[in-house]
Amino acid sequence: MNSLALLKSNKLSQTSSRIDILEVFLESDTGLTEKEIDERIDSKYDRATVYRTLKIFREKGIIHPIIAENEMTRYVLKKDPVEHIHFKCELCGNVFCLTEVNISGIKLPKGFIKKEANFLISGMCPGCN
Amino acid sequence: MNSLALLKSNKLSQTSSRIDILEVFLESDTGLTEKEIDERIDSKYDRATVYRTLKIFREKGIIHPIIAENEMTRYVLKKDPVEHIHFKCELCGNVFCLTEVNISGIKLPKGFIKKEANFLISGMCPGCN
DNA sequence: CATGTTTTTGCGACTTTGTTGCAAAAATAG
DNA sequence: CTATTTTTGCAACAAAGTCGCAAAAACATG
Ligand SMILES: [Mn+2]
Ligand SMILES: [Mn+2]
Ligand SMILES: [Zn+2]
Ligand SMILES: [Zn+2]
Repeated sequence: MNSLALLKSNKLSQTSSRIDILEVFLESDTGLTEKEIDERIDSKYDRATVYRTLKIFREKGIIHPIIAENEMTRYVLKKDPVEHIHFKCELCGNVFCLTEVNISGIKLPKGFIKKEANFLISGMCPGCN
Repeated sequence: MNSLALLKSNKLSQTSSRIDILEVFLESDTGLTEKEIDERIDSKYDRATVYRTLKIFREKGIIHPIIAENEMTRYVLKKDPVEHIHFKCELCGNVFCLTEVNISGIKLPKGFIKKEANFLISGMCPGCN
């Protein structure tokens, strides 16, 4: 996928910060924090700009967040819109989208209405194992 | 359950802050943030003390955390040691431990080793619905 | 229950994450 | 190219959480 086209299809203006940050995501297979993005772009842009970019990418559904304990929010490219579990390796720090794990069997008790779900399992990944 | 006995069985010294904070948990059926605990004890203790108390309660397994997006960590009494889903109502803010929902069907792909899981579903609870 | 030892607390200073208003700069539309 | 709209950098701020240290409280022991 190409960053310029991705911005265009989401009706976002093509500023160099958005292009660069999107390319960081396209080149990474790991969930990234603002800090890690900042490093990869060599602090070329202001922190506020990176945060604002993350926010708008999220609103457009280009990236999605991974919430873990005692950690800043990480973001990954949203490749698959299907709801899925995330796995975070405690050794290498990698975050995996486990789209192959079926979670459709989870049924809520009567009266509970689901809007969003956030499933995170942490442990050791195949690479570190 | 009585707070003094709970502290004793966990080999924690019986200080008034620990007793008071534990009683706040025993009287609440909702997940609580440090701030909310602070309000309920009328800021009787220093913020650092509350944080240190939460940390040690957690290490002892008396409480457990609920991690949600854009929110501070909430804690609830750990009534049931069985792994379960949490449900957070976006209207009333209540957090429910859905121990009746079976999540044993979730199997990780080969090579992934689970250590901890954090499942949070947000939406509307039966009371608000 | 007196006393010495250990643990916990309050205070303050600090770090980190994230947000916001505003003027300057860049992007876009015509 | 020019006018309009959007985005950026800067700086100041807020809120969550941590830490060292001296004072205070809890605990163990006789
Ligand atoms: Mn994912
Ligand atoms: Mn629970
Ligand atoms: Zn790994
Ligand atoms: Zn509710």
